[in-house]
Parts: sequence; structure tokens; C-alpha cells
Amino acid sequence: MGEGVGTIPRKPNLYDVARLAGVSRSTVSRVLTGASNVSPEAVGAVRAATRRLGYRPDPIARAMRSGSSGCIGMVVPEIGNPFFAELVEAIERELQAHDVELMITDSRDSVENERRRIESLLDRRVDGLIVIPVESHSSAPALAHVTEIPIVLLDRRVDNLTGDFVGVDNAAGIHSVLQHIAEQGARRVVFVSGDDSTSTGASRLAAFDTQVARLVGIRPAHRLGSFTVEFGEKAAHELLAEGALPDAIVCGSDVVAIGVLHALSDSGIGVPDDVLVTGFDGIRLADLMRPTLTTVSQPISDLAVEAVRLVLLRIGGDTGPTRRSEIAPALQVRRSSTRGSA
Amino acid sequence: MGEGVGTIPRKPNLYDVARLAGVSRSTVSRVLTGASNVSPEAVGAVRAATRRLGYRPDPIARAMRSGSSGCIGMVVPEIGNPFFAELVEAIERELQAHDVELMITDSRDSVENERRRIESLLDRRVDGLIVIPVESHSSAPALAHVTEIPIVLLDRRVDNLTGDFVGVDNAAGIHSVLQHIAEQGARRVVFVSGDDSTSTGASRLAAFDTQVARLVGIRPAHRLGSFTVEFGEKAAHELLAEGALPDAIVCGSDVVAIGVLHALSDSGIGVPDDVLVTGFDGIRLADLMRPTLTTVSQPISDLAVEAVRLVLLRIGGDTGPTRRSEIAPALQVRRSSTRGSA
DNA sequence: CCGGTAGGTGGGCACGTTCCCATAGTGAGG
DNA sequence: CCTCACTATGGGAACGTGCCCACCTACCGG
Repeated sequence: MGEGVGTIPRKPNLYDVARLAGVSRSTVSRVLTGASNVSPEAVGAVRAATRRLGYRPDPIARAMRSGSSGCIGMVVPEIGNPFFAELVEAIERELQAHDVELMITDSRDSVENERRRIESLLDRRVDGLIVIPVESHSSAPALAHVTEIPIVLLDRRVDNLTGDFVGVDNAAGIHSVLQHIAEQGARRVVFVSGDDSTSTGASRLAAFDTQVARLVGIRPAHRLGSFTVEFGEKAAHELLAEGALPDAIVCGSDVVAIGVLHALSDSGIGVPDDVLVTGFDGIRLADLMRPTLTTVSQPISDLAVEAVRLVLLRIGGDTGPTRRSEIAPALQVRRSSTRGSA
Repeated sequence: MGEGVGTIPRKPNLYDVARLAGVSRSTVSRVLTGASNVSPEAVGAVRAATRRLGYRPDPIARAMRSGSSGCIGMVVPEIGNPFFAELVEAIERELQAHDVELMITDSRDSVENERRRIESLLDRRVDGLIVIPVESHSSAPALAHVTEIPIVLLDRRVDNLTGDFVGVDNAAGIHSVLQHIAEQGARRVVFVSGDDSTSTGASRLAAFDTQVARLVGIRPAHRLGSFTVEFGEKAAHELLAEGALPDAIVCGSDVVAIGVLHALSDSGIGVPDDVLVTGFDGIRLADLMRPTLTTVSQPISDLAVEAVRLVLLRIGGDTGPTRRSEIAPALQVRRSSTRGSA
């Protein structure tokens, strides 16, 4: 009974590769980490042995020693929100193109959860973070706490936080919607959106307030809550209860608009015949609603490419000034806002 | 200049806690891992020191030594699919209730990606896996390869794989739909669904074939592709091109049904007046479509609770026989399939 | 001919934790 | 009174890797 005969083939480690290649652990490590000062013969022997044993470096041990895991973490407020889900999908696709792994976590719209998720990702030694923060104000402490690794804010900003940001130009988006609504002849318009606890809510609201009088017309009003279908339904029902239906309901997000459409349909109000409705985000479902939903379409793929580019750049050592990428959204005119069309 | 004065406060480790508590590393470790044989005074001192230093155990080092990370991994074919997104959300919520962390990854409907994701999660020492497999056949090797930790299949099965499964009773779901369709007076029905490369596709198809003749009627037909909006649109357009519209279109998933509704609406076909349409899955959006979509509603929350219960049970050491939980779905009758209603 | 230098290599150590074993103290039973 | 067993504790080792340092050899210049 010779030694090693019949033993269970344990997962190979650096020692095993070194033994088979006839070199030391150090040399194997040098080859695998791409360091210089290794002879071509050694490189060849190590590569052969690695392949032969099916060796893969242990990411845990690697993280332990080097403090880096080779993957980046993402925190999302609510993966069930189609816009965020599409964003995650795009980020994942883009990272895969760069051979970087993604760890996705959900903060469930709670700052406390968000803090925990970020701490956990840091503990797991992610090399960078892409975060869609929960709130523009109270998310700040948890995020400011991240100093060792780069962090890119996606879609939403956070107050007083020096970090890279990637999102759309909300003011331009609201502008294009209002202009379009005005062209359709609407005069009285109500803005239904999330409140100003998120930067997207705040800046879309500010843009509406700044531009509505000049572009559209009389007695503009708000109804602010959260970016959910339920809030859209509630807001629409309240508007109906008050009696005077506006000419147009401009929504701060597509899910809100979907809620509004649902409530109006339930009450027998015709869209676009009785009231125009628009959304914001450009989720895939916007085009599948009946009526199809006019919306400010965010270039999700471009946002993902830019966010990934930025975080990898920072991981690569870039220490330039904080960057803000505001990509222009494009208005998608559809049935829900086109009066008198077929 | 005394030593330690003005030094940067490094992240505390076991040594620091032990020193402050006046005990050894071993005792601290015993307290924190909840082992027995520790005196109450030691426990108190360690807890106090831990709190005082704000010490948190390093999960990487823990994983390195013990081979366990205290979190479980999930692999999903497509996070952008609303049904999967809702499932992920429910799983995350349920795991959080048990204080277990979740690492979510996306296989993007590729068996090769799926294999890589699983390997990576194993490398990261997750304690268990919840997987929605890509295919019932070719996903098998990658999954069979997982032997050290428990794995629970969710929604879809895999051939010849001995592992726990949680999903709905697809045959019962199809049965309830067909019965309902028959009651509405439909005779000719077409089944539009994903093909049999997934177990859900296969079993819904089998159930349709077995039951349709008895329950509904004449010349049933299929149109099989993938569980996507695009396929639903394509299938509906093809049906229209062929001329003879059936009485009802039974879809294998809600996203397919949404695609069908979209295509029919584009072509001016009335639902439910000209043709009945039903879905399967019960995603939240089904109730927001116009017409609202009749669907077989999966108890997503129950599925998540059961999957989490099973995986934690196995992690806890349970070695009982393989379990199959097939939860009964509930038919949600809505506008898209109710002929002659208001 | 000798010293210096650069390229290539191997060994020790550390990262922070858990597991195993040895040891000291204590109570009970023969 | 001695011994056995059991509790509480501390120290050493190990998980697998990357980094630092020391070493060896060959080559080149003085």
C-alpha cells in the first residue's frame, strides 16, 4: 500500500503545483500573479502543472493575504423594482465583459440595511462598490465610511459625499416631457413622484417647479410620495376624488405612472383622451402597457458602461478629481401622451 | 512620544480583544463562536471588550480557517425577468429574517456562466446554494459537482439530480387554467410557452397535452420558444398570420402572455372579446396590464420560505432523504379571460 | 583576476481565525 | 488520602496565499 494510493483527491494548492512543476511555491505565485523575474522554462512548467491539476487559486486565501477579492459589490434599494433590476442586469453584463465578478445585495429601502450590506461587502474585501443609495441625506454616514476602496453612486446622489456619480440629467428629462406636454396642448399639469428624500426625486421635482410655469401653464400641483406602483394608484385616486382632473399627469418614474394608469383605468378615465400621462426611466414594460407609456428613457446600458468604467479606473489607481457623469435621457413619445392620434 | 500614541487605529482583531479582556485568543474565539466550557466572567469580559473596541470577526479569516462563510449563494438565470426578481426579493427577505446573508449572481441564461458562478460561490465558501437552473438537462454536470454543501433547486428541476426541490405543482396550475377556459366556452386553444429545455416548460407542456382534450376540446396546438416577452409577441404574430385565431391562448408564463397581449393589441384584436389569454406565474404586473391578466399565481412568499427552510435545515446537518415541495398555485381570474363581463 | 550587479529562485513569515491538545484547578468517590 | 473525571483555559498549528529578504549564479567591467 504505497502512500497516496486511493486517497481522496483534495483540492490542489500552491504546494501541489510547485511540486509537480519542480519549482518552489514562490515561483508558482510569481507566475500566477504575473510578476516579472521568472524564467520562461519556469513559466512553462508552472502553466503545465496548473492545467494538469486543474488548479485554481483560492480567492479566500488570496483575499486574506492581499486584501483584495477581485470582485466588486453592488447595493440596490429594491431588486424587485424593474428599473433597478434592469440596471443590475446591465452592470452585470458589463462587468462580465471585463472578467470581474459582481456580488449583488438588496438594502430593501432601509438605510440600516444599507449600512450592514456595505459593511459586509467591505469585510468580504470587494475591490469597489457601485451603490444606488436609499436616501440622499441619511445614507451619507454609511457611504462616507467607505474610504479604502472606490465607490460609484449610480442613479442617485448623496449629500456632501465626495464620490463619483453616474446618472441621467434629470432636469433635461423633465424639460423634454414638459415641452412635449405643452405641445400637446395641456395647460393644467400635476406632478406625481417620489418625495425629495432621494436625489432623483428632489431634482426632478426642482426641475418641474422651475420649468413648468414657463413651458406649460396654469396652477401646477404636486403629489409626492414614493417611487412605487401603490403610490401612483393612491395619488390618482386622490386626484379623482378631488374632482378637477388636470390635462396631464407627469410622473417621476414609470412604476408610478403604471400605478396611475391602473387607477385611471379602474375609474373609467381614458388615457390619453381624458388625461395625458407620462413616466420616467424607460423600463421595458413602459412599451407594453396599454396605452403604451410615454417616458423619459434612461440609457441604461450607457449608465452601466460608465459606472463600470469609472469604478475600474479607480481600482486601477486613478486618483483624479471626483467625476460626475450626467448622461442625457431621450424622450420616448408613445400613446399615453399623444392627443388625437389614431 | 510614548508608543502607540497617535497611531492610526487599525481594525481590531482577536488579539486586541483578548488583551483588553485579559484572556487568551482561544477564550475569545470560544465566546464568539458560542462554544461551551467558558466561565461566565470570561464571557462578560469578552463581550465588554468586543463592544468597547467595536470588534467584528473577519469573515474572510473565518472562512479561511473554518471553510464556512455564514452566507448562502443564489444563482438566477435572468434577474431582469420580473418573476425571478420577485423570487429573489422574497428569498432575501426570508434569509434576512434568519440573519443569513445572501449573495446573488446572474447566470444570464447560459449553462457555462452558471457553472462559473457556482464554482465562484463555492470558492467563496458559501454554506448553501439556492439555484434556479438554466436547463433541465445540461445544467446537471455543474450542479452534480456540488457535493460538499446543500443545494436547493427553486422553480425548475434538473434531470437525474438528487437534491431538494421547491416549486409549484405545474400540472395543477395548467389544470385550473384549462378548466376555467373551458367554462368560458372556449373550444379551440393554443398553448404558447417556453420549450421543454426547462422543467417548468416541459411539465406545463405535458400537463397541457394530457388534459386539454378532456377539458377543452378540439385541435389543440402548441407554439414553443422561450419564456420572454419577445417570444410571446412573435408567437402571436405568427398565429395571426396563419389566419384562424383560436378561442383562447394559454401562455406558459406571464411575460409570454404580456408579449401576446401586446401583439394582439397592435393588431387590433380584442382581449377578451376576440380571444381569451391567460398567463402563469402571478407576477405583480399581471394585475396592472390592460386587460388585467388571468394567471396561475405562484405563492412566491411560500416558495421562498420553504426554500430557505430547506437549505438551512440541510446546513444544520439534516441528512434525511431528498425533499420535493410542490406547492399548489392558485388561479387568479381577471379580465383577459372572462368573456362577456362588464 | 576579482568585485559588483542583476536576474532568477527558495524559504520564512504574516494575514486572522478556529481546532486540537496539553495543563492546571476542583470536586467527588473509593 | 489518592485518583479519576470534568471544567476552564492557554498555546501551538494550520488554512492558502503574497510579500520580503536572502541566496546563488552568471556576466560584465575595471
